[in-house]
Amino acid sequence: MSVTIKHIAQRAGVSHPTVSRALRGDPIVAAETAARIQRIAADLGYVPSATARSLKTSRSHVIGVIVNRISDPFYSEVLDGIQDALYSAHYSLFLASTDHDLAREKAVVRAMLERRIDGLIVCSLFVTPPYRSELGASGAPLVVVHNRSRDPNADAIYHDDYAGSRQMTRHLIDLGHERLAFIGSARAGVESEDRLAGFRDEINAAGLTAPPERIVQAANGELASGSAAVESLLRLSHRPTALVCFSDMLAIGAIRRLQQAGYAVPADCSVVGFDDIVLAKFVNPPLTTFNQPKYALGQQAAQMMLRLLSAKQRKENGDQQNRITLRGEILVRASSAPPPAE
Amino acid sequence: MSVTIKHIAQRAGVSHPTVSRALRGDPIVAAETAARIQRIAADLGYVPSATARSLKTSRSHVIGVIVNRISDPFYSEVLDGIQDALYSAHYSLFLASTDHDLAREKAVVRAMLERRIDGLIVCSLFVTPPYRSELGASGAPLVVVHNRSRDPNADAIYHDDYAGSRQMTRHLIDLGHERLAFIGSARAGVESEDRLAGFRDEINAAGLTAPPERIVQAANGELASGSAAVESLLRLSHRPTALVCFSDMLAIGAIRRLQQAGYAVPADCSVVGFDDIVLAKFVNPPLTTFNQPKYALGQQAAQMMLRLLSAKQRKENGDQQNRITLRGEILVRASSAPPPAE
DNA sequence: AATTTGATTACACACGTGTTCATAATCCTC
DNA sequence: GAGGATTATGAACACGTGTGTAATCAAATT
Repeated sequence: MSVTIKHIAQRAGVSHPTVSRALRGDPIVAAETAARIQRIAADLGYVPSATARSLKTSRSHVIGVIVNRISDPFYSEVLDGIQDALYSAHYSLFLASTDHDLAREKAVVRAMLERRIDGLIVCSLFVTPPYRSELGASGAPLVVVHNRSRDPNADAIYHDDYAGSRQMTRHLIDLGHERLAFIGSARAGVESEDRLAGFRDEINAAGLTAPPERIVQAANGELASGSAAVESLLRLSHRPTALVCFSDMLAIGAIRRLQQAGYAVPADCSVVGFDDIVLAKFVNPPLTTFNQPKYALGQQAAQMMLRLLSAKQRKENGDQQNRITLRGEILVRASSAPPPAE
Repeated sequence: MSVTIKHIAQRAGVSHPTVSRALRGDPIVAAETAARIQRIAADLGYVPSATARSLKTSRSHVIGVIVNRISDPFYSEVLDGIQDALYSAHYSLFLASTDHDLAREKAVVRAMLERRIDGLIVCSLFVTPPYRSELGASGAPLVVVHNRSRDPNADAIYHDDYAGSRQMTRHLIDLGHERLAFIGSARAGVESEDRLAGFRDEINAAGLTAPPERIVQAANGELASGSAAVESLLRLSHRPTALVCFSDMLAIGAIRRLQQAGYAVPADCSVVGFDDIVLAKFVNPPLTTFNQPKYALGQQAAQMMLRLLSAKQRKENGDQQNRITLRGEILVRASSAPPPAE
């Protein structure tokens, strides 16, 4: 229906292959011929068909991205990073969300394979094996972002939760705190374990201790669970003077409960979170937290994908393991301060 | 490289057209032949090439979606609605963000046209004319979401800000308030005007008045601007007992300032926002606000697009205007209450 | 002047699928 | 039992692009 290189060829009095080469800037066509063809193409409003090109070259220049929920405040920033990096490289982005539904996961991967994506980026905490097997035959590379399944065969981008957690803990120790508590999330699995490990190791490195009664698990990631998790800490004879929370939401819940119980934050007790959700800046007091480089995670994922693709094109042995770990930064706000005088 | 219908044909001892028909469920092929072909296809792990199919049928079953920023808290929920609706209809989604950059806008539209999208959904407050002209020749339908340029030729999904604002105002009047103030946003253009108009009309309908000194404009959408906008209201001899704010962020800023000045919210002054951002539920007091149906906006946009496409396929005169206006719902939380006794 | 060289361009085919038309096989009807 | 109606399949071509090879032509070389 639309204008093709054949139309241009007819108009220019040449054959279509010549038009094809001229438009791709192949130096084999005479400069003046090329210029004339390009002018005609512009006049006719020619828009090349990536579809036909893909069919012939078997490269689509499209990357599939799968996420559980697009509006997820964490992953939507990752998506921004991916999109920007892909745009710079003249790649397009196929997006699909799975809504945590396994059947839908398979369906969207299938749809993407039918579309002949060049590669797939999966942004999800769980599962890689199904993706890998589905993708296997297609030869499309797979990059996972922030995936906690620790698939040793996957190319992956991680955030260094362990180091981040150590840094947060260090911050409180530097302020003078000696009795620190940790509030984890029972639902978060490996992620929570990493942060707890960071907490423990930093405590030990400072010559302090973290007895079991100062390590509690919130039932899930909800604000109310954060409040509930504080209860047992309040009953301790030696109350902690600082709380390291698995997430901002838990931290905010904890602060609420402390304030209701008549304690001032941070005067009586410091509280720090993790993730830097939008909310963190606006609560009272503004929350000291840790900013995961969400945008950079996405950007790096896309760039890793592009590297894999060009390596594949050059037929290098892409067998070397790709695994990048990024570090975020601590954001000191008003919820952390030196401990109260004894 | 991968397995094609020709391979299947060879294996089944038939010709490729027969395979094509069998896999598409064409009843013209014998039932047993079809069954045999389908089994072979499954055995061989056949994945049809949507690329080749698009080339032949000139329908890609892909919808392009353009947004300024994927992580925008408003539009990312719209995207979820679009994605879910498209998924149900077996359509895929091409996503690109423009970052408010005009050159990039053109580039991504161009890329999508090259990919031969069947239709385009634009999620942006501004501009349709450039899109329309770029798209013109391709014949792909255009649907705009929440676009304030009021292009009379565009198929569009809107949220009824006017009705929403009236509803918020009504809520406060019903609580007994008689002196209401409005805090607009100088940057928001038509959107702010609509909400102000709703405020005014509802005030007048109730036999009350809204003198100019009780209508102020915040410099922009930031929290601090909300705080600043309250200043002039505090100096009035008859202070308002309720504030209708253009957005949640402004409302939160206003509440901060009121609390700093020693006023209790809502005991001394009610404050309501608009948009229901994530934050709204967690501030103190939790904010009474208006929930725009973001997900539904996206869903409806996708469904409108699908209707346009099937109308186009049936060659109906798709000339009738498509314009859908959705209404959200008021969320009454703790920041609104009856006015203080005089 | 004949041949070689180099520069351009045309021809033919391929990518994987869908579609139209013709053909072969089967069945029914008189 | 012959002719037509019906059914199932195959052959050929098309979609728009890219690529390898042959062909044309002018200029340069011997």
